[in-house]
Amino acid sequence: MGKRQSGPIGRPRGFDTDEALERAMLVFWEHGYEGAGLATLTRAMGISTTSMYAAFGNKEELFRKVLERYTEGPSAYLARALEEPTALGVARALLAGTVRTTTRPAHPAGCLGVQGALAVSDSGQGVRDLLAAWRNDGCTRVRERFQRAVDEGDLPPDTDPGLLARYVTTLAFGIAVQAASGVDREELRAMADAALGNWPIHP
Amino acid sequence: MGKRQSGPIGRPRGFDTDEALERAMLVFWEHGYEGAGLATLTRAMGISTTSMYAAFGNKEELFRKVLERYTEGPSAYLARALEEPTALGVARALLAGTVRTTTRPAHPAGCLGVQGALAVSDSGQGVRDLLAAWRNDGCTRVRERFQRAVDEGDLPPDTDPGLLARYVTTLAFGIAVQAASGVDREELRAMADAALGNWPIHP
DNA sequence: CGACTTCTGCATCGATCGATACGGAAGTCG
DNA sequence: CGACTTCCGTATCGATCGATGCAGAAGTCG
Repeated sequence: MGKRQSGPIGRPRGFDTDEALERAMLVFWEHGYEGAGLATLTRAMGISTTSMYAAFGNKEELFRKVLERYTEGPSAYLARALEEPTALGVARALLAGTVRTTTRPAHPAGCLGVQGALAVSDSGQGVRDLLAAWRNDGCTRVRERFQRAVDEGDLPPDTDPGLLARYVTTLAFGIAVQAASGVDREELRAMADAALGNWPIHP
Repeated sequence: MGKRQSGPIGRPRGFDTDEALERAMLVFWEHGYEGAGLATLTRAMGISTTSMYAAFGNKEELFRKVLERYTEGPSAYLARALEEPTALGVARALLAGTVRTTTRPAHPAGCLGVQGALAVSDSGQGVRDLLAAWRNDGCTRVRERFQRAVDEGDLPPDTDPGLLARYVTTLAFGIAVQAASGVDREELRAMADAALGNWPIHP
């Protein structure tokens, strides 16, 4: 499957897998999983449907690989944010990264993890569940980071890490929807800053 | 088109338009505009495709009428919230209504206005723009209500009504995404309450 | 070079997409 | 009743959906 070190093989692939994945990511990002047809995808990737199936399996597996790439690429701000020294820093970095990524010029507006497959037909529920798990995983990682902040005394002892994580990720998903609606980057940035003006929230 | 008062006509329609719209609304709500096929729609509506086209025009017009019904039905909490006496009451009612509607048992999870057509193919951009306008209109109405609250002294004079409206609607859209991901109603309700713990936010 | 492996372009598969044509059934009038 | 209007069931349209079969081109080995 991957790169052979020195094995005897045949004709090498005529295109760059990484670049093809990048192109496919932009198409899925803009049109969603079901809104992106094979014709549109392969045209953007510069390959034929045959090559796509040989290299990636099928459309759903292509999307799964695209999502991995998205997580380590445009959505990498999440992992970086979790490494901020304070919980407030985490929240700030997370929202700032969300605004930046969902409103980047010359990129599709919004977030692939949100608009990739929110509501789909029966045949797309696998991808729908995949993205729901992706979003919930993000929330879980933020919660665990906030729990650590409580343990370390960075957050008050009466703080509910789950509630706080739900709050921050709800803002992030909401920002993604606003961005997909065409809302300006600066307005979202100002809103995100103001939303963290009182910190932390508590029940 | 509509009801004749006493004119000479032929055979009356054999199904209830309102009930057919209600059924169609549930299908669009669950599967989105493009994820809902004519076969699924008409089966749920209990009519044939011919009857659907005769009564509603085409799929996009059907969706437009469904959206009107959704606005005056499941999403009517917005109009009611705007009539609350205080800006905080407006925000509270809006978020409470969002949580209630997006997590109602025996109903599709999430919000039709959000997941109906966030990312679509080229042929669906008309509906995509329609829903984006629907969301932005909701934000505008909240902003105008908050502006009134500033004028009346209900909100501090240095409050930015647009910022505040963007904050509340971002939370609402985020709640809709969380609900579509399967997040529990009580958790979202607690989060929404806590989010309004510090009020109002300011730049 | 010649055997071998893999990739790729073309054509096409059955299924489904949204949308219609047609004709008979069903109901409302004079 | 009989003329007229509308509705509806069946069958089907061309286009597109995701997914393959096949054969030849292209590259890597001995």
